[in-house]
Amino acid sequence: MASTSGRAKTRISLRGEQTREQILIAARRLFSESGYHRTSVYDLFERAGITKGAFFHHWKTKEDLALSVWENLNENFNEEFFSIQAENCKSREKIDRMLSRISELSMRADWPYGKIFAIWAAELPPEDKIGLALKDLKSRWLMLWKDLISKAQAEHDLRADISAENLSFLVISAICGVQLLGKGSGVNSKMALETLRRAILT
Amino acid sequence: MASTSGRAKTRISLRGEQTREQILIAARRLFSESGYHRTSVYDLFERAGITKGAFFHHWKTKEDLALSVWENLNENFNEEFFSIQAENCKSREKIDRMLSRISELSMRADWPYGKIFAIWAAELPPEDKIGLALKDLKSRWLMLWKDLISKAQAEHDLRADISAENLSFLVISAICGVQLLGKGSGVNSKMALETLRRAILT
DNA sequence: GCTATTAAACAAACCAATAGGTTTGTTTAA
DNA sequence: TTAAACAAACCTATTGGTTTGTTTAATAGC
Repeated sequence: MASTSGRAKTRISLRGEQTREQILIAARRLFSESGYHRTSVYDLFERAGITKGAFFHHWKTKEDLALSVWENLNENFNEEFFSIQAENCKSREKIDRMLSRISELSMRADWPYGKIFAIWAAELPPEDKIGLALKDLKSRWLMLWKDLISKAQAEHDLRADISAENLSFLVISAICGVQLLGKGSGVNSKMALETLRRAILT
Repeated sequence: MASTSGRAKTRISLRGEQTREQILIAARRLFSESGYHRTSVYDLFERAGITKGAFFHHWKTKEDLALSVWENLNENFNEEFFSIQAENCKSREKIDRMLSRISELSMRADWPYGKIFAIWAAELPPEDKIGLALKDLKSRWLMLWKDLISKAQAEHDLRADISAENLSFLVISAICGVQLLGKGSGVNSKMALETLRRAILT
């Protein structure tokens, strides 16, 4: 119980934690640039400046690494977005803020989350571990939007002639699509989502 | 010049043309289901009921096959959509019809074009042959939408408070995103795009 | 119209590169 | 002194692609 980290029993060194972090950083970049298949573990060794032995000491498989990357990114993302839902303000404002924030993030080249989600959702089978993890986020994300939209409609702050279900699906699709087509020019992504926000809210 | 087909000189048999078609059909399905990397040429042999020799007789590489598949799909698609632009009716109506049509197609499981575009755009490097082909369509498609939207705005048939450039990027992103997230349930895709149409036009 | 010829169409064995992953051995540090 | 952390050689399945050989069918010459 003396361990500072969450892991029990095992002895963990600072050095180990550092290289682990290095690998995660490199993996994040490579995966968001090239997706899963086109990122070989060799690319990773090179980018992270480590050897095969080091990598397979920390992870059992490439897939496990990918899951780690995903969990890692998920933490921040969930924390930020699912907390908005609980806040004490009008639903319309929540929608506004969420879209603004996503739009902002989509512009940043150092925000791998969206790209990784989109690429992996495209190239990986939905039924294996990673696919299921993505599917999980998708459905939770879908519920979140549906909830906000229908509440905003109930508050007469949003046009009610569009089904919350369909609109929420459109929103997440647009967000996802922007990640793919905006590769390279983050500004396009940002402006497209900004447009979505205006189209919905005004 | 006596040849009935377009190809010059070479002798082409009916049998050859048939297996070529079989392979293309199988490839279309596999690529739209699993993308490029996860579709091995072996899967293809099995699905098309042919052997390695037969395949490599008709195409030099897997990439060449993919390009054939793409060209093949492109023909119909271009013919249908780029002809709408030239028609003699209001731009707003053209937009309406295009979105309706895409929405319709997105629902159909036997329409591989959208899925293939989205998946390949995600998993393949933008700089090689296939990537360039996709990029080409993207930019022409983008121009088409921008043209229609700005004309509709000029005709006072569409809200002018949104930039045609940004809206067109949003539209194609949404269309693309729907292909990815709608895998499985075509109805969701259809309804989301139907929603987009309503959101823009009303 | 029949046959010889030739190229297309296919089959199947073979090959090399790459990928992910394991094993074995060495260093570092609690 | 012991286990974590790493290095490096090794292993094997799969993949895309080639080669070599066989079948099929269109056509030229008689």
